[in-house]
Amino acid sequence: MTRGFYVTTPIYYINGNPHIGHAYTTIVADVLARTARTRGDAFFLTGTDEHGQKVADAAKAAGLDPQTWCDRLVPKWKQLFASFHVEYDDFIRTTEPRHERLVQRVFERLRENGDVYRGVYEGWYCSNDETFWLESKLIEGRCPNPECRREVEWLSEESWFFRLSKYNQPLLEHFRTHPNWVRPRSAYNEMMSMLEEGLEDFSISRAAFDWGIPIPGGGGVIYVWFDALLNYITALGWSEDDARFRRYWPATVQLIGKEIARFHTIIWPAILWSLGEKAPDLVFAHGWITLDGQKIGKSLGNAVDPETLVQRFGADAIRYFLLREGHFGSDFSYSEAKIAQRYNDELGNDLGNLVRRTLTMLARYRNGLVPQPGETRFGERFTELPKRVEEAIFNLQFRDALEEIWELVSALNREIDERKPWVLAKAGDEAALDALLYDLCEGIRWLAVMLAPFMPQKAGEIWEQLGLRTGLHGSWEQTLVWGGLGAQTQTAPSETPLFPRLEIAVA
RNA sequence: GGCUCGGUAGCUCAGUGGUAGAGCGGGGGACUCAUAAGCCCUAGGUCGUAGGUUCAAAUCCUACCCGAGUCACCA
Repeated sequence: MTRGFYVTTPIYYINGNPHIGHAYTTIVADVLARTARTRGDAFFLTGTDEHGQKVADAAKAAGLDPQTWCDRLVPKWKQLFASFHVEYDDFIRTTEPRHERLVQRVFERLRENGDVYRGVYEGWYCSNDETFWLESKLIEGRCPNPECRREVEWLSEESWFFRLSKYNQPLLEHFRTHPNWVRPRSAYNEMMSMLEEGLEDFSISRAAFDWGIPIPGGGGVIYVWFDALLNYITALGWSEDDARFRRYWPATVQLIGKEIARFHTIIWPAILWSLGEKAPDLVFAHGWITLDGQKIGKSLGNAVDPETLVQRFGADAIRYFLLREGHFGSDFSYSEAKIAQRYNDELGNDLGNLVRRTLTMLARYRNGLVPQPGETRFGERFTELPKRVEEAIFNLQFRDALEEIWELVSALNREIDERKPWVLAKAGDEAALDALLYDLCEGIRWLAVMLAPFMPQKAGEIWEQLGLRTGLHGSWEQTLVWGGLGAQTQTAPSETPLFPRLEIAVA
């Protein structure tokens, strides 16, 4: 059986509203999934992480029980993703029975094989951070977290531990033999040094509160991270739907933010191995979006409501900007002025105007009917382009992919200036005019196909303006053959520009 | 403090041993199909600092300076 393409985002911790960063990771996954679907089977999973003390606290502060709180928040997240034209195949919530049941099963399996064992955890505990601290880490007897600094209390409790130390050597070995399984390099290096320092077993149960998945047989709830990581396999029906599980696991790409690399590249593979399953092919820890260089965060209060951006620029423009602006993996700075500039220059002037000027000329000179192709060799220059774009996408180099696509945008604009259709029309050189107009329409058709994963809605509009109905999401190998656009196709140019120019005062 | 990444033209960045690059901004030009859009020409920057290796370094090594991140939650 051929394996499907499986891409995941982290499941999002819903102790508050979503911000642009959540949208970012999910959009990236969507681009990957959409591209993968043109080639075959793909599965895209996202969801929400709903357990743990902080969710319980947030619910309490809102005067709600945790489940009601979560039920009210989840639609906001789903709405956000819908606003950005994200099409996931599954959305898992960690409070769903299908997840809880399997997490408990995992816990039992590991208890049976000895990787989960009963121990005593003693130490200084900060209830806010749900963390035990070493005495040496405390600052004046208080929690060392600079954003917390609360009093800590001495706790001694029986707890369930995961035998992470047992996987220290296997992990080192795996990292050494799979130097590209954690990307980018900086994340890999960070994790390697952690492995070299040595791993300790850690507690995976909590007794101080009860908002979590009950430990089978009693004794508190399961630590929220242990619960959360398992979503990637519970959603596939691990241990229940073997055919489905084998089809997609191990995951092709697991996208994460760089701050949770430790959980996904050290703890996660250890748990999987303990279950007898494989580690994912690739964990990619991307960088942060910063606001003019400043970290965006709930605590900093500078989080921008993504819906506002959608209203202002349109979802596809934001998708484009997020993938075009930075190198995926590195931090990049965002501002409305930057979005506006790329919007006007690249989407409006380069792409939108290209479509409009082409269709306008076609309407004027050929009544909007696609002419017969000519003897030009224009298309030959781009035979390899789809392959290069696809390669860049699957290599998670989205910026490079878009730059490659823009090579065609530029070439088409240049072609108009060089072949001067208005001159050809006056001179009555019908054959040359036909040939040019065909090249332009066909080039735009290619653009729509390659841009569809990035800007699904706008690509769809281009497709319709070209007078096409189906095939936008088909296999590139079959669709992107130069000459695929049929002569006599009746185009349907839109009254309004694809990306109307934004009149903005650049602050 | 340990570790990681970065410091290249005004701005954002690409470039990992062999004559310094792109986009944007700025300057100049020719055109008119188009969202006053597009096209052509134009950027001469001690490649953070100081040493070292080499026939040759932005590109390798050492030290240092500056910035960001990470080591506890956070896309």
